[in-house]
Amino acid sequence: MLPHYATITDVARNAGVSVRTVSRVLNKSPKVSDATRRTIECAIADLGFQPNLRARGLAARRSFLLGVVQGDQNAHVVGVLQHGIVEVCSEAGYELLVHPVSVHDPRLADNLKNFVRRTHVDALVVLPPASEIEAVPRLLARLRVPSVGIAAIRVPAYPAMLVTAERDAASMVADHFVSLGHRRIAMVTGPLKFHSASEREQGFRIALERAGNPLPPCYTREGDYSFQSGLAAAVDLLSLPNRPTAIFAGNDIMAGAVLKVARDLKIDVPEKLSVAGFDDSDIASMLSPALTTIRRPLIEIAREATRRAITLADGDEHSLPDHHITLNLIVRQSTALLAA
Amino acid sequence: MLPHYATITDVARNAGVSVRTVSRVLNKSPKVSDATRRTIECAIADLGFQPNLRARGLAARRSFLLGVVQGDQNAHVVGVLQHGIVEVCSEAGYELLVHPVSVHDPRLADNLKNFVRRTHVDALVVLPPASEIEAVPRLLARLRVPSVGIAAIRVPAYPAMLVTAERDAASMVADHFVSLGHRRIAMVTGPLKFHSASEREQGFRIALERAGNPLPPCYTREGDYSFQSGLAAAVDLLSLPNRPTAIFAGNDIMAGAVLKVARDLKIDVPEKLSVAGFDDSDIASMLSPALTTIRRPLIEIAREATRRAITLADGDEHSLPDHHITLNLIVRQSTALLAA
DNA sequence: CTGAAAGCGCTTACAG
DNA sequence: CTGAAAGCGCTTACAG
Repeated sequence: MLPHYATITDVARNAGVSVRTVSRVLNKSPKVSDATRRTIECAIADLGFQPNLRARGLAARRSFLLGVVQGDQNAHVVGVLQHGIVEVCSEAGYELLVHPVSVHDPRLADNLKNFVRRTHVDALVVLPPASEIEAVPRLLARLRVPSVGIAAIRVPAYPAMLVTAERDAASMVADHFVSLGHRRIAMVTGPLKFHSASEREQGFRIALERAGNPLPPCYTREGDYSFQSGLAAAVDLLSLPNRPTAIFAGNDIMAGAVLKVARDLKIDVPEKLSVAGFDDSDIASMLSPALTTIRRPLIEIAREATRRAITLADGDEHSLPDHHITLNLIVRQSTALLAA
Repeated sequence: MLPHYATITDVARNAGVSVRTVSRVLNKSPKVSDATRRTIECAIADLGFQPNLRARGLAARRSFLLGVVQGDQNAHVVGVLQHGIVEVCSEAGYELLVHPVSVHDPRLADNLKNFVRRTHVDALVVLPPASEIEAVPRLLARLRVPSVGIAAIRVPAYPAMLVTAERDAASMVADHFVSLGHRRIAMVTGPLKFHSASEREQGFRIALERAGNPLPPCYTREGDYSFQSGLAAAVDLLSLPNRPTAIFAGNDIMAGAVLKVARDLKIDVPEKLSVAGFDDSDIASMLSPALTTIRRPLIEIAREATRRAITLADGDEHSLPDHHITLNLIVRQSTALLAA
């Protein structure tokens, strides 16, 4: 079906050397004379030869394939992360295989196991929230495939991790609200079974306590990161007799929902209500007013995770120290001093 | 490095048959007795055997790999499309390789050629706007790799295409505005070198002409689909002495920018200004007011394109008739009758 | 520094 | 219906 591409044999014949020597050049072995190397490189260029990854992988027991395991995340976050991953992959001669899974799928482990066995990926990058499921890195360790997890906490069994300091970030939002004079402060959390959500909730709650202004249960609502859930929580909070003057939402999407409800209820933001989100996704600056939020440097996170995955795949190291990522508060127009 | 997975030889030994017969079962050949088949299936399950895609591909001259070529698109659109593609892939036993390219890269063709040669993908799905570059399907045809393009127009050389009726869709927006009593109607287009943008522009312009209300040049601005460009265009249009009462933006993101500028300028939407977008991406319903827009059924588009790609990869057909997709207008809160 | 040969884990005419 | 053997396009100890 495919046309006849040039093979390593063609190159060897064309250059008048053995296949072995061509292979040495392909694999950058130093034990080739410069003259021979040049002849071979010419032959490669002449024939437009590209080594067949499958054959290479079969012989070398490597696939040159990197996998990304992504759960049910917002498409924007996944899109941006993937971009960073592919970038680093192609620099290193790897291709990227995507494997979406559902965090709620009871057969997740089997599914992942079969994926690894079929494809023989050399390493995996596991995105949140799938990264948080402890069975995932354990399974991967058993299959002896190196994996790098990205999450808000250290998850046992990953040989390498990128840990985002989401708890600290949430505490910055709390401090920001307090410094603006707010006392009636509320939060719409993500689904608390996920660490991403509970870390943000705890960071926020603890910082408020520390500031002598604890977060009361009646000012807390649990959402599921969706716009719908944000809408419901916002309606709830904003119809309270003593409604909050500041609301922190667990992600930008739910913060957008708070903004929308406030507008419908004719509560001016930021004059009567301050709102902050989390992620600094593309919508944050598109909303009106533009959203104060926590920036997660997704591209950098993706690149760094991929570099680590490739280091592990190359077999130089079996594990790497955790990489901690500090997040920053981006103040825009949705938060302001509490009007007297 | 990887652990010793069970191979076809292990299965054959375990089942007491030859490798050839196991291969027949894997490839669903009918020429195996039921008893033998059952024995082999047991052995496969016992050993947790998964055929090695690389070895399979090398021998069968197929890779079981599908590629998706994606240009610089908004991450959300890509994320959703990918989701649909992977879904169909895994049902059919294919894995998905992502290959992002830049539409402006002069070495795009080389880049794509090397990708195809390295990976030996069995077929490609090409997303807009990369799909519109005529050199892409021509190259792919020369490499004899089946490809399915998704675009707003028929592009020569694709053996199969999904064509979205964006021109018709844009004319629906024009008719909608006119039926609401608007006369001063403006448009912020995408980058007109892309057919996606020019089709939308033409559909809109022609429908307005037909309605006896032509679109004047002073009411037209060219953006590049980015929020920034939408902001600039909106500021321009809304500071016109005789400012428009309705604006159609070439995508939801730029429509969001129009909404934002209107708010800053204290022009009430939809009372004083109607705004419509294109895509029905996730932000459309998050904006305030919720955006009237054209829905592109991305998931269905992705699934259908993938089904076609797999049909072509399986070699049953060399080309398939074009599949035309009708888009629908979704009326939300950002458009209304022109106030007297 | 270079080469002939075996082998990676499958599929596929060819026999039987 | 089933099997022994060659081959897909590479890499890798092993010699030289």
